[in-house]
Amino acid sequence: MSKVTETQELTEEARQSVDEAWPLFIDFLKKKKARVTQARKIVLTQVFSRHDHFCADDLAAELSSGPNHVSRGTVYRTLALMEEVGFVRVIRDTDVHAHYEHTFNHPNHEHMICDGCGEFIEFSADPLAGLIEKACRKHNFEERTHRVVVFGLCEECQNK
Amino acid sequence: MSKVTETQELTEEARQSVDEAWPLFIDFLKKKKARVTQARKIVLTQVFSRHDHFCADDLAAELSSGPNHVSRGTVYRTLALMEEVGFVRVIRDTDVHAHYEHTFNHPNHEHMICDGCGEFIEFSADPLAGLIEKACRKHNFEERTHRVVVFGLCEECQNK
DNA sequence: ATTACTGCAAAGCATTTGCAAATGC
DNA sequence: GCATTTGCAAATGCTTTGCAGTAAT
Repeated sequence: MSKVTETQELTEEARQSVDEAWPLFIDFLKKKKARVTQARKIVLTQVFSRHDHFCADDLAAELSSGPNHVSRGTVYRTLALMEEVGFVRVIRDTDVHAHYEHTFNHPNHEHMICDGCGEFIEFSADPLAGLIEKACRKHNFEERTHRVVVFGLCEECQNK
Repeated sequence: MSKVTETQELTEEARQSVDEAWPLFIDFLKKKKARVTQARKIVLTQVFSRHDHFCADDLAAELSSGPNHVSRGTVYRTLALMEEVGFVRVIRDTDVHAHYEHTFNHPNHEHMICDGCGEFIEFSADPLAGLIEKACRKHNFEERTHRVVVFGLCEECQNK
């Protein structure tokens, strides 16, 4: 549990996220009486070193060899923990496989997904949250999180 | 292609949906130069004989024996056609497997999904559509369909 | 007659799991 | 030292596919 991540390349921004998130993750693990392990730090670091959207399998592939080796099983298991603590969010809208995205240091946002090229376009629509809240109150539903997705064609694909 | 569905039990409402939807499906198939087959009518009928939400596998199981036998593969293939024509919609938010729901004769609606019991609660929020439309205009995105899901706890599960 | 569809069983593929060895506490 | 975690590989479970036979046009 020490300089393990030294060999993982990070942008300044990513480094910052790791520096903030890792101590919080330690707290979370301790509260859970789970262990603070090397593998968990490697996975967390790799998650933040990636762009916003990624899939578990790619992440696992990146960590399948080299000095920061972590097995596929452990990647999936750690991702589940990171979802639990709220650092990532799972996206299951496309038919291929689950995608993940950061939710740490990333304001609430929704997605448009292009049927043509598969691109994810992020948009924020603050008023949506209010409407949803209202609907929940009406149904006595206790919201944990919500998700809005729009399917259609991006500008580029419309012109094809 | 005739009285095939006579043995499938239908409520009055379901029967009506089938009676309306089947001719439309025939048109769709013809336009596609696909064939109007017995299996496709059985699957369509079975879809409308079910409650709003169902999964492909359950449907396949129901049709796996008896006079209206249709194979699993064909069920999946037909469901894809029904999605294409807009009679059903796929829901991939839960981690188990895909769910389907009718969208024929069923007004636009969104879902709350209970983390505790898995229940789907339908709600409509017309103003949402407007907001989404506006966001799409802003991003030059051509909307085909959208989806809103709220995760959390239903009233009953809050009291456990 | 021609071409598409179906059934079946086998293949795919992302994800999960069992278990022995390794590691954190 | 004891319990949890890891790695590996095998298992799982939904979904898709190849192919030979069957049905629709």
